[in-house]
Amino acid sequence: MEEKYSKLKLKNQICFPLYLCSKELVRKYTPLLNELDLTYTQYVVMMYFWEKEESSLKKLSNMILLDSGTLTPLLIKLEEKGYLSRSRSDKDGRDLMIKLTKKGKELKDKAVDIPSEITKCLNLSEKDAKSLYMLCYKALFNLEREGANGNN
Amino acid sequence: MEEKYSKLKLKNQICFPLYLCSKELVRKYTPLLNELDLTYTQYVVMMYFWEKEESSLKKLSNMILLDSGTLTPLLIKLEEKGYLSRSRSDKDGRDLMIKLTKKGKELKDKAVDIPSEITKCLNLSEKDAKSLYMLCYKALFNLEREGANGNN
DNA sequence: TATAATTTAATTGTATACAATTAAATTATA
DNA sequence: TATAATTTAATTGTATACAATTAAATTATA
Repeated sequence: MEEKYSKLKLKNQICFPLYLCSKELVRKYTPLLNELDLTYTQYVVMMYFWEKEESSLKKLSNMILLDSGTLTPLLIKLEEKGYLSRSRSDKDGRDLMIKLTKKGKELKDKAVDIPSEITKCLNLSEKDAKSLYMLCYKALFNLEREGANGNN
Repeated sequence: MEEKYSKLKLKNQICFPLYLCSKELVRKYTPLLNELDLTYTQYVVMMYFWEKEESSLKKLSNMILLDSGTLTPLLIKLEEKGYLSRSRSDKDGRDLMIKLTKKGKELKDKAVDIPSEITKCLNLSEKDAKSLYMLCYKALFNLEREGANGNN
């Protein structure tokens, strides 16, 4: 009758290693990002703007799956550091437009070696890294689309 | 020369989908765990004690990779809810011993269907789920053992 | 066109998560 | 054995993360 509880064991839960893996990997970034005066989430936002240069908060929010409650104070910090600028959209006063500054653009060069350092820490084969990547996106796709029960 | 920055793109980063996937999966737990008056991290701790009944904070900390700064206030909350008890070890006054209470043990029955609900949300094939699980543990093992640069 | 509904960012409150420090207890060593 | 070093949990301070609410702006509708 112990079988009833087997799925409750930490060893049988997929979320537990996923949670640990994400958490510990983010932790690996900390000493590298300290030199750029960024946290991991701030780094994600900067990577977004290194590609986009300019975006509304809404588009950013949809892309990185963080809401305004998280992003508003974070963007204010990045503005204070001089990496981004924030202003209302001319077309729609509700929208917040965010732009990469010159200083923010320059930061990109300081970040350029971080990905390979992290890859070194992860130490997965090309094949494993690709599998992990694909499976995370597959799961993510299901989590976002799926209704089932506890959806939005 | 744009090649120089290609690894900085969000699409080429393994940490980004890992982080999103973990975050969104944890978010799926929220409505299910609300009924048990637990957060996800509290649920992880409870799962640990549903298997162990009793443990020191140190052992718990080593197992779930959270430090006392996170666990101390969390354990106090679980004690206040009546699910755990906290007391100093007789053998070593530095150690904190944590025990599952009767009420904590009873909670296990209310949690028994949560894993399958989550599996439904994830919606991965048996093979994919197993792969994701194994790859996370493999990466985690490397992250914890590995020196390289940004280690403890 | 005036009002209702909707959309968007900001705010509020709670709960991690963790680096760094502190304090108490134990162990190792001079 | 007295002191130094170590181990352990707790504390402090900062930064997410998010649900729920609020406020402003825009769009839809009577």
